[in-house]
Amino acid sequence: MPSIKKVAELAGVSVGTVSHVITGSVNVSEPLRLKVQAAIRELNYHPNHVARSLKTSKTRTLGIIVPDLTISFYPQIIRGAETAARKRGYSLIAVNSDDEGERQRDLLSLLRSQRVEGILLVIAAAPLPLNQLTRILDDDIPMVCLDRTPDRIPVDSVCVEDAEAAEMGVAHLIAQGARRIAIVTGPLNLKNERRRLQGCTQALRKAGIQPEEELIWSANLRPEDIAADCRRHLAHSPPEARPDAIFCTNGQSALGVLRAFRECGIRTPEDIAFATFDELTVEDIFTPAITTVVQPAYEIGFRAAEILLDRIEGIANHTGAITVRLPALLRVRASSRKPAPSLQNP
Amino acid sequence: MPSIKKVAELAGVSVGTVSHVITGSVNVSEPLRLKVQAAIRELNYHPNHVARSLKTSKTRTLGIIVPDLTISFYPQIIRGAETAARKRGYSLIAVNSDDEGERQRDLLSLLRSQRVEGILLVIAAAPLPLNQLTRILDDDIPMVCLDRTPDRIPVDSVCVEDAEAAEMGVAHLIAQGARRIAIVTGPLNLKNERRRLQGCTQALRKAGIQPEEELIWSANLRPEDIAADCRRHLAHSPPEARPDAIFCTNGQSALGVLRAFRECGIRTPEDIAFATFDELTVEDIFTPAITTVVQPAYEIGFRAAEILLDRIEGIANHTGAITVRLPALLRVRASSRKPAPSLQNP
DNA sequence: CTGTTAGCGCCTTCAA
DNA sequence: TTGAAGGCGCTAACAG
Repeated sequence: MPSIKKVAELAGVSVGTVSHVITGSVNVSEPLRLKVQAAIRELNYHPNHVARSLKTSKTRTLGIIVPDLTISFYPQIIRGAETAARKRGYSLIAVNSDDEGERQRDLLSLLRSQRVEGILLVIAAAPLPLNQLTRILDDDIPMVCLDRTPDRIPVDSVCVEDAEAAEMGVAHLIAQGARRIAIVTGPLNLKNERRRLQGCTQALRKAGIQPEEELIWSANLRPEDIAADCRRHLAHSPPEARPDAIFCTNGQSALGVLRAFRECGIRTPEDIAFATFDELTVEDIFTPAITTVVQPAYEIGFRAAEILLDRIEGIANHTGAITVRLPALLRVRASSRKPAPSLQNP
Repeated sequence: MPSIKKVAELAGVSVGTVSHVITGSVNVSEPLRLKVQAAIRELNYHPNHVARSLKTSKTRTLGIIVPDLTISFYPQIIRGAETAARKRGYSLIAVNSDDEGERQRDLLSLLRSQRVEGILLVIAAAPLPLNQLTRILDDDIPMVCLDRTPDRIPVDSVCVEDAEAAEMGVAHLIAQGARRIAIVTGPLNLKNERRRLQGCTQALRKAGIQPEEELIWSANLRPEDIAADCRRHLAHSPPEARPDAIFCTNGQSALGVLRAFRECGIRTPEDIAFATFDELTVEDIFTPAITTVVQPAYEIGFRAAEILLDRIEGIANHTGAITVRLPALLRVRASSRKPAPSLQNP
């Protein structure tokens, strides 16, 4: 790999001059500039970002930590963030925490060592010591939380309007005639899951339905476990105690529930109506077509990166935490269709 | 951000000693080591990888370029590559080319500037000048191509056994009774698409079926365009000329075809049997359940990264190009089920 | 075992 | 407008 020195030699100028034409910060006369550019092409020279970063203490790189890149919600977020970053000349390093606290700690440490200028974080579901995050903030490394936001730590965040979105989903099920609605949530140590649950119960109350403890099913985020849980709930209850609808507060839960449906021979919407947060599959090619509360994933990533960059470049001098809540969209499909009137409810 | 010097001061030792305890390359006496470690913790010191990289000219970072992170095949590859990389102490930077040649060029240049030690590349579908890649190889930057491999350039590569996998898919459709099988492929300037197409025609010939020009539908990789194409083909042909099965050589094509099916009111397998490369959706929750040739995506990423790392660390002194072809798996589902015998074929 | 120091490649004053 | 030189933080000789 040729260095700036080689370029200078070949062009017959000093390294300073080469640097000037590369950065464009200082005017260089036409003839010298052309000679330098010719030398750059001839050597196939690529400025060493490592050295530049060391000198300027700017890496122009952001980091993003997500639970799992293979869950389709996250690639969309990353795409949004990457687009925003590139638009302003920054690169993005994406890594997976697997929702493990220890791994997240290591990754934060790694990103710090790599001197990323800011961090986008979807905090791991595993309960984690607060200081993991406060240490970042204490050292004045800009950070924006996405999707999930930490309790009690004032930090910039961007996510969907959790409560409103969930309320919209459940209200829709109610409007379709559902009365006994089971709510399937992820771990309730996550604030967004709690807020979504609140939105659900809110919708119930507004409809004059008393939320029942036994119809709130909380679990982890592994579809297999959720499926098992759900099967148990469905098997153990006498048919008349069975919910007539199920709402899931996240896509992983939905996968679990649908798997349980299949294993129990339950059809939706015929036997149980269904709706969930997050698109599970592409478009409307497949059935059952699932009624979905769609989060603006790309937008979440994009906005979060913009805020982060504003912080980095000192544009956002807002002193408190910036909180952005984006609206979700309810996409009504077959899984929540009003069932044909049954004998009990003519 | 504290530097190694601050740590040395606080610990009352020289920077050399601090460096020794960090890298572990030189023995340091117990008491000094403890003092240094205490200072590191107290300052929350994170070694500056940028400076280290400059000094050692090793970034311990790999780059991977994929067409689109939001296509589920690629996150799996990235996961595999990331796992292999981390296992050996490397980080991975993932970027999207959007299948554009120019963007790919910029990204290659960016990765070079960032001094990644090796590159994993899924080449962009856009036809591209050879020298984009040869320049990398000429400068002795290790590179491994995944999924798609370039024509005529000898470079390490890892991908599925394209021809065999495609042949397996089509042979299965034939075994289910299909005779007029349409093949939907992506751009044929991609070698893997060509190989898959060969596999398809191979299967036909082995079954004594003459491949028909009009039943080979090549298109780009945008589902909308493919759907339009497919609608045209289906609409313009008289019912008896209609294929009785369709095989797609990639997931994007399959999405297009299924969308066309829906728009034309065609059911699978009842009206037309169907099978495709690449899983379109999770599990078997949805119908139609699609018969799929499943690529070992994670494994492809993992193996490619391993080969790359072997090259970087000089372990692989194989002089020619290393070529790994992994077998695919045929997952038979409802979409290819043998249709009930019709009147014509009792 | 510990300390000292050169220099990785680049940018940025500062002088000419 | 151009060139010369210091130094970013770190590692790896080398010297003690």
